[in-house]
Amino acid sequence: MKTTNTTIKNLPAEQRRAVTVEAVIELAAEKNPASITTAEIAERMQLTQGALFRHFPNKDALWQSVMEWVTAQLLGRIDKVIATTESPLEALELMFAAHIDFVAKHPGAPRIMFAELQRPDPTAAKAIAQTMLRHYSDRVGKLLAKGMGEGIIDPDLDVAAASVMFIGMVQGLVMQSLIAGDITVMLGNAKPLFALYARSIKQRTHER
Amino acid sequence: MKTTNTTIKNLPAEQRRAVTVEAVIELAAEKNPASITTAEIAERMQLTQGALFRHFPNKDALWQSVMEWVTAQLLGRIDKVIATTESPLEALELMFAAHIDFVAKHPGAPRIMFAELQRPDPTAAKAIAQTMLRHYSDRVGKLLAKGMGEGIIDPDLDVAAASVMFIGMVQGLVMQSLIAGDITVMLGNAKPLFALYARSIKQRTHER
DNA sequence: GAAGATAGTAATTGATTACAATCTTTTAGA
DNA sequence: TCTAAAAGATTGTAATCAATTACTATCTTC
Repeated sequence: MKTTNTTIKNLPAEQRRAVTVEAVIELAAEKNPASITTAEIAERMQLTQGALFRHFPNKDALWQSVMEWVTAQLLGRIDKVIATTESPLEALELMFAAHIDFVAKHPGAPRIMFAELQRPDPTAAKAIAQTMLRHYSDRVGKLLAKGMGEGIIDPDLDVAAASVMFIGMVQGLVMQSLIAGDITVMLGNAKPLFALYARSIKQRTHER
Repeated sequence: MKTTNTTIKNLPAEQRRAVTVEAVIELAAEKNPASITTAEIAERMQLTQGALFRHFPNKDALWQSVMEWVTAQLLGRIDKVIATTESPLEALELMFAAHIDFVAKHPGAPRIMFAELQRPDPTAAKAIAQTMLRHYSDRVGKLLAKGMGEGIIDPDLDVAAASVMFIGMVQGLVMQSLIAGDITVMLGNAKPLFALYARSIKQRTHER
């Protein structure tokens, strides 16, 4: 007889890889992603260091898997909430909220993204990060363009600048939480921050 | 006889420390600050690795000097331009431009800042980064408050959110340049980005 | 319940790290 | 010009890194 396997050992390869990625995301929430060692990752999973290399050919491949996870998670959540509304402005707000919620749940994710983009050599993981952010910008740009077509958003808006500002807001909140040493401050500041953003892109109906 | 010493060797201690800090800033522009080694720093200065420890008791002290340099440079430049105008809105724009200009000249600086804030242990360098950013936020907050008093800036503005947005803009531009792999894109996007910011904080004179 | 396959362990590799001890060269001042 | 102090070179060390090895435990399936 044995109870449901809540233990940690002898997971099938696919599950083990998934658990490994989660462990990395967790560790990245606590320290600089660039200084995460394979020994630390293994320790977090109650595994020996060498066992990691049975599931990943090398450390770079592990980081690649991590980036793929972040990409799938973030873009997945975003596309999900965007689909729930027809209003581009509401979609942007939901998108922002979904992003902040994701980052609050996984503070390591944006740090990994940032650290990966800083790599000088063109690794696979870096390429994934770059295309991910391009997709992200596209989502924002599309919504802004739609809003301009509907007369909700200022037709003279600089879409590129507004996209940078959108991503910048998230980064700004991350930075603020790093200073405060507390992730939850993000959640409280998200709403007024988006209100500010909305003000900067909205059409002025009562302009002279 | 000897010409003016343009060579690299045998600098007086103070100058050597200054050159070392500059070398670190340069290296941080090219790779993740967390993975910069003392050997790399020494190589950049045409010096042996061991010689570094003649001028800094340990690596942490070196990072501390680097943070102090960044703090002095950034806050110095900002305070200089702020003092040139009485208009808080113009001051904010000059402050933003000065920051972007500084970051464009020293792309390693914001990376160092970000990397340092991510350190789990409370090092001296991290503390410097935190207080630096607090001072920065204070500058923005003061200018916003002044503008509100003068009726230029929306009296209902959420100052905290507007400060986060301000820092976020810089971060957003840094991120954009990381995706593009080109620092100069920042300079082109700075102006329209601030225009967007100004729109979100300005008083609406023709509000119903 | 053996057999083959899969997952994990423990020990070790060579490279790289921050840092230190000792020796040599350069500089500045009387 | 001589000398003491400062700056740098050389060599070395203990710790830590990613990765590999030879081996063992566990699961699955017939």
